[in-house]
Amino acid sequence: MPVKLKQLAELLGLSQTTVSRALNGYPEVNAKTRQRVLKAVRETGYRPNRAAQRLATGKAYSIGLVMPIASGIGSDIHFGEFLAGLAEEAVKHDFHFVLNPSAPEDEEATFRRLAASGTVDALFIAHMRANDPRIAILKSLSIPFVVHGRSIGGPRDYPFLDIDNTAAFYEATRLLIQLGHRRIALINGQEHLAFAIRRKKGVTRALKEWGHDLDETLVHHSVMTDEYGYRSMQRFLEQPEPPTAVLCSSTALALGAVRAINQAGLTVGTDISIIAHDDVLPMLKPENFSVPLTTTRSSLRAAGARVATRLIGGILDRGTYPDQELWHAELIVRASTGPAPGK
Amino acid sequence: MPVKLKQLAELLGLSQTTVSRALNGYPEVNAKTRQRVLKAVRETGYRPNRAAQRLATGKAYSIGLVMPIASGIGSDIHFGEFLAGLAEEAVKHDFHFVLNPSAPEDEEATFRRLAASGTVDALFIAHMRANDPRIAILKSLSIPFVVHGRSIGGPRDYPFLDIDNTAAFYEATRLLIQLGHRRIALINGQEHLAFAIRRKKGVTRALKEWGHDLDETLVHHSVMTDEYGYRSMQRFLEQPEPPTAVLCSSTALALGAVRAINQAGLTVGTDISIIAHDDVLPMLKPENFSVPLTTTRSSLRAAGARVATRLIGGILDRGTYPDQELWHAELIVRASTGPAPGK
DNA sequence: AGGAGCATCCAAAGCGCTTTGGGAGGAGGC
DNA sequence: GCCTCCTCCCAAAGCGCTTTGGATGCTCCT
Repeated sequence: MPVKLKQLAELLGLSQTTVSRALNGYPEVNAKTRQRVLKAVRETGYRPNRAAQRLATGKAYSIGLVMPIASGIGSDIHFGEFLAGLAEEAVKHDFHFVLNPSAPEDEEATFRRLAASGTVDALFIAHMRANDPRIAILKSLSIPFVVHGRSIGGPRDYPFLDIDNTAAFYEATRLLIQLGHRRIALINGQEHLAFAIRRKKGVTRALKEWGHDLDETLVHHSVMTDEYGYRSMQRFLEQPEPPTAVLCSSTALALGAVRAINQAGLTVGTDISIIAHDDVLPMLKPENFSVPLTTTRSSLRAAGARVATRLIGGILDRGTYPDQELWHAELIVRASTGPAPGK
Repeated sequence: MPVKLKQLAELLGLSQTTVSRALNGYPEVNAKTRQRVLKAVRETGYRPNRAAQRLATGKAYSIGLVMPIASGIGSDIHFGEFLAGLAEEAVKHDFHFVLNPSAPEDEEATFRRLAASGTVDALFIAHMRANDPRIAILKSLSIPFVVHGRSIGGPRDYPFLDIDNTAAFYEATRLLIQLGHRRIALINGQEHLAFAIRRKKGVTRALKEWGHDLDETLVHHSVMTDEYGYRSMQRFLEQPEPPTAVLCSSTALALGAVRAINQAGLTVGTDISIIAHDDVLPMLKPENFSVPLTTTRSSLRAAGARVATRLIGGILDRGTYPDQELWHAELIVRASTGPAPGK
């Protein structure tokens, strides 16, 4: 049997009230007393009973994730990674998950149910699209939430954590231009996803600033798997005037692209430069590529952890977190980028 | 404010005791009374407060998953799919998840913590290895659990849900042999995983029965991604006497293999036959392959749902489920299999 | 000296459910 | 007719925490 608050209080010769307050950081407790309490907690290994806390406070101490079931996002390699970060953080705080697989047409209902039932204190969504309707729904539902990514268009008055996709791909493109590349291709994520739109924008902007244009035939959108990276690259190489550099929205895509390049008898970094966005997937490290990959890096797992921290922090109202965060992806140069051929 | 038990009882002119008993299926309630109660529940939309139930019963109404963090299993395409099935079922019963990412060396500690803390009523593990030590630990911990897969070696006295991997690959191999194939290759999952060992066993057995041997140079083990499928196939094709048929442990592997075959100027189903195991991933349907794939099929999502059902059923002790289930994978013939060339 | 004002602490009332320990009333046995 | 035994229901006591609404001294001021 675990130690209970009552026993702890008796042990200390204090009331439950005081012990509880000491633990929850209320001011009306003498500093010395609080220290004594904390010491006793350490010694006895006391852990408050979550069920009792839930009942007494009305908080759920759990967070909900609505995971789109369509198009196999669940079996998206990137989703598990994000989830792992989220979970790791949640476990630390003894928070639970309510994972809600939900078809897009049921999403609104799922949100409502979650908000009404009170089974979660806050929820989180991802895979933002342009003008994503979910944000308005969530705002109207008065349940705290954080989105991973940002929508495009519409008011930007909601809590999010995103990486600066535009800047990342802008900077990557600028590097390529500086290296003398002109024909630059983009193998991107699905067209309706916000991050993909922004990355394309970054590329377009950089090209424009240096007086070039993004050739639309050099842009492909698809699910971000190896397979599609390969196909896209292959098609680029078949063009009369193939690109000398390629940007990939994920290392998975890059894997396929590299294969296509090798197959064509070309060398990565010499004949064709590659820069990929690296979500820091443990299974797909850019430094392990036959030619180590230049990347824009931002850890998906860290993002997951951060979202959890913010969500949980908000619920416990401990500490104060920025409502909106835009992480910068570092541009890390490795061997897959080099001067444009003939320069 | 949601309806509470007390209000419901008042409405019905009954005591809370009786209503509670009616809802929880206790026998000492008149059948008519029970019907009245159920009707009132439907009309008022009453839902028992989980926090209160947790406190009163001492049950957690949640299940734990210990997910290995190493080798990027979280970003394994198959994991999310299984999880989705599990989650969908859990949501139906208002159960929570406690997702525990855990490094292999911390796994035992994680199990102990989970079992001791009482934050979960039961847990589930997967990615079984041969002589998997986790089973003994779990048994000693006296916490209900179900494993997805089976260990190899050691007593088989624990609850599991597995597919009959040996039979699946035995039957697939038999089909290939009947079609005249002799040199049969296997692109398998990682060598230490139980399912991979069994699949290889199935292949070996079938070959042996028809008087052939499995050529060890035609067996590759790796993470099951597209990339490795490609590499393996490529190496097979470089052999002086390449295989005329290939078995793949996942459609992802098959995707890569098909690419390597096409690249070599060969035709799937004619020059080389392929059979893959299909976990029914929404993103990778065998019927969408350029040459539709012959597969051994068993839905991973369904398995997840089933594990959840059993776990939850056990906790609520509703209904009774078999302790051990071995699902048969159907062999579905499509166009990727054909007679061995020259036959 | 007599309050006012603060810093600390406590007893007790919930939170919404389950479960224990009866109790009333009718059926059945002798 | 009386007692026993079911059947069906109820009052009340928790489950382990948080929180309200005071108490109790002490210090400080006038």
